[in-house]
Amino acid sequence: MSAVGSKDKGQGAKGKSTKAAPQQNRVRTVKEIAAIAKVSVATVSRALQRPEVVSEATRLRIHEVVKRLGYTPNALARNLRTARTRLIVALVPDIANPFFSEVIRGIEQVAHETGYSVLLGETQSSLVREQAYADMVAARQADGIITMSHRVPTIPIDGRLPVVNACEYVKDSQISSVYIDNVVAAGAAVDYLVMLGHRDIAFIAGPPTSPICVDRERGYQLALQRAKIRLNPALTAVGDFSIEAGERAIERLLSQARSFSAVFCSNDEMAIGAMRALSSHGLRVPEDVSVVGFDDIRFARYTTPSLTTVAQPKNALGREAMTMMIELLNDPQVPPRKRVLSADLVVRGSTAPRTSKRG
Amino acid sequence: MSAVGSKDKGQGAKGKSTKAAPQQNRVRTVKEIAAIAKVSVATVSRALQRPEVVSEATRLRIHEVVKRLGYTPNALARNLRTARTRLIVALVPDIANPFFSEVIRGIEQVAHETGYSVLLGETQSSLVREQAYADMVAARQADGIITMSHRVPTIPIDGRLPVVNACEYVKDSQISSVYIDNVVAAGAAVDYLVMLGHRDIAFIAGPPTSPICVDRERGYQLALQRAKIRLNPALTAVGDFSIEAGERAIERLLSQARSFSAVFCSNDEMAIGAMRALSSHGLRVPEDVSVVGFDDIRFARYTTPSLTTVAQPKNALGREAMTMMIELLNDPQVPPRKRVLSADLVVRGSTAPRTSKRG
DNA sequence: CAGCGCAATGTAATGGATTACATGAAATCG
DNA sequence: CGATTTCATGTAATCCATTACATTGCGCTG
Repeated sequence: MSAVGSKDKGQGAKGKSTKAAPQQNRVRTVKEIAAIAKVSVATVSRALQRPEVVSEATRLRIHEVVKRLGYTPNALARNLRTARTRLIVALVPDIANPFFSEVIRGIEQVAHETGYSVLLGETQSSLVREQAYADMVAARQADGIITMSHRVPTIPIDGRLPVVNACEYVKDSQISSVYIDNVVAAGAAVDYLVMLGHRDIAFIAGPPTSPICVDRERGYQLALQRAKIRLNPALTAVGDFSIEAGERAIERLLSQARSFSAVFCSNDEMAIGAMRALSSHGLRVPEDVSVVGFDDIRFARYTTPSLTTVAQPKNALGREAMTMMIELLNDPQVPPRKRVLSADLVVRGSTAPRTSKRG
Repeated sequence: MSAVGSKDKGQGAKGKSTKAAPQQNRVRTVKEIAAIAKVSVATVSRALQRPEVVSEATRLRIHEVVKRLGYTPNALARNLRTARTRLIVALVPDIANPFFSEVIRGIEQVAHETGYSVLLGETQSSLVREQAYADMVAARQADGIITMSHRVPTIPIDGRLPVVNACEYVKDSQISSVYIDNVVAAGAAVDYLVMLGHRDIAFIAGPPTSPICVDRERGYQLALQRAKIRLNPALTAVGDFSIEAGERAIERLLSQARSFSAVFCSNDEMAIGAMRALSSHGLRVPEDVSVVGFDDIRFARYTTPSLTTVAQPKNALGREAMTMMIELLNDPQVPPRKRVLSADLVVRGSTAPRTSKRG
């Protein structure tokens, strides 16, 4: 199923004959610009950094030279001197997960408003890779890290970590974090299923290493308690957030123990997998089984039926994370904060009142 | 529908009293390490860069100090001196589009095999943002750019641009590029629809600014020609690659002129939108209308019905792009290459032989 | 007109690592 | 044993921009 044939349109091998090329377009330095504009390097630097302190005549002359020669100051030298990069790295476990893209948008919005740039690092939930990106901060290539993982890398700089945790959080950590109240949000989703008359409600959990997954499970359990439904362990399956995991979870649930008339999934991708697996077993959604997801990714609206899910305030999560990061960078003394946003259940087509046919 | 309530768990404002904190954990420099290990800075640097040239005793001693004090060399200083960062920036128009994530995986695989790091920049197809990221190369913060856009930013360094174009390409440009043969791939998709008996085949085009979109349209038109089907302009609609654009395109097509029994979409997200719009008009896929997408994103398999689509060799595209980048960085004299991979049609459930009921 | 202040610019120190070259000591050779 | 490598390490130049401090020249005041 992967690509096989391929052709190569190499455009003629000119060989190494042109090795000592004319190099008309060399890299420029302040010195050169200064020499050509007949000023000192300090004046060039000032003309670019704080134009108001340079006389108009010289300023114009310097800018002309800069433009003509296409000079861009070496950011390494500048950052080395000023000890800041105005760059922050956002760590995403999986860029393929559409949930994160919206969060990142929020981060970037605030970043641009405040003159920062954002670069993304995909970690695939690997500790090694998280640490590798975090080391960029230790190595002064970036000012801070916003991580969307439940682990927080160690970057001991001045005893303070310029790290913000978004969407996830670490228990008992001293890290500023933004996330939603997952217990309440999950509870609301299950309450809704209960309200529709469901009593045998299955749960597809996420990786238990992540506190927010534990919270979602807890929310599920508390909602059952509220409804005086005895928790049936056979109705809980664990997945890793992937579509495939959702499918497998349903296989397991169906092959086990009692039947169920609703499933609550810890994220939308597993819900998509669940719907898929249910229908391939001849079960209709929502007539036979109601399905609820979590996150409200872009595709949730476009599944068949469209997915009822818990909408996280993705943009707000990102914006808040970046805002906290800026606070932290401006004053490393500010104590870490935890900000808890709320999420809303979005009811779509994958949920329906329980029918007596199954259950 | 967005988050409203929120609480703030600020953990007690300790105030600025601890302003002159002990700073036990200051940032270290080679100098300090050298002093503590009782060697020169050169030896410290060597112990870290080329351990084999340092005697075992001193090497161990230095490493012990480095580890104990948690020293990380300042990458800015190093990169300034060595004039390379071993960092490349991958520019993605839209990280929310799952197509790119697989390509990026490919890029990262090769990058890690060769000791490079990859950071991602989302451009939202904005020229300004593309240029801003490209300037990082001019400013020496990154060694090169892999762009997945149909525009190529200008970075005149030594008269050479360390830029590789992946998935897209620019006509007549001197930029190394990897992409698939979109004319052939699109043609194969339409040939398949013809083979199923379809003759009224609609087309949802992508933004005509992108050469690959023009190619896909050309592939569609050539396939019709081969089948001796007269091109009907009323059966072509243009979209911007979003799900919503796919929906709107179907609205337009349905409201216009003749009917059709198949739609070929320039990407999967528009195909998802198209399926959605068709079924909300009471048209069944594939019984009434067959739908074909392009890209084979992860969700294509999980739509209802699952989507027939042209599978791009996403991983290979990424790997090849990064491989070219490394070639370019190792020898700026190598002439630009265009590498054309091939794509395969993946037949799933959204296509069926034409029935006589509609058409 | 001396003296002061201010504006504009220049000189040189600085940031933190790498590395060419220099040096000294030990090992090898004839 | 003296000469020549070889090995380990040190000294200092270098990468390039920023910026504290120094200098110059001018206008204004008393």
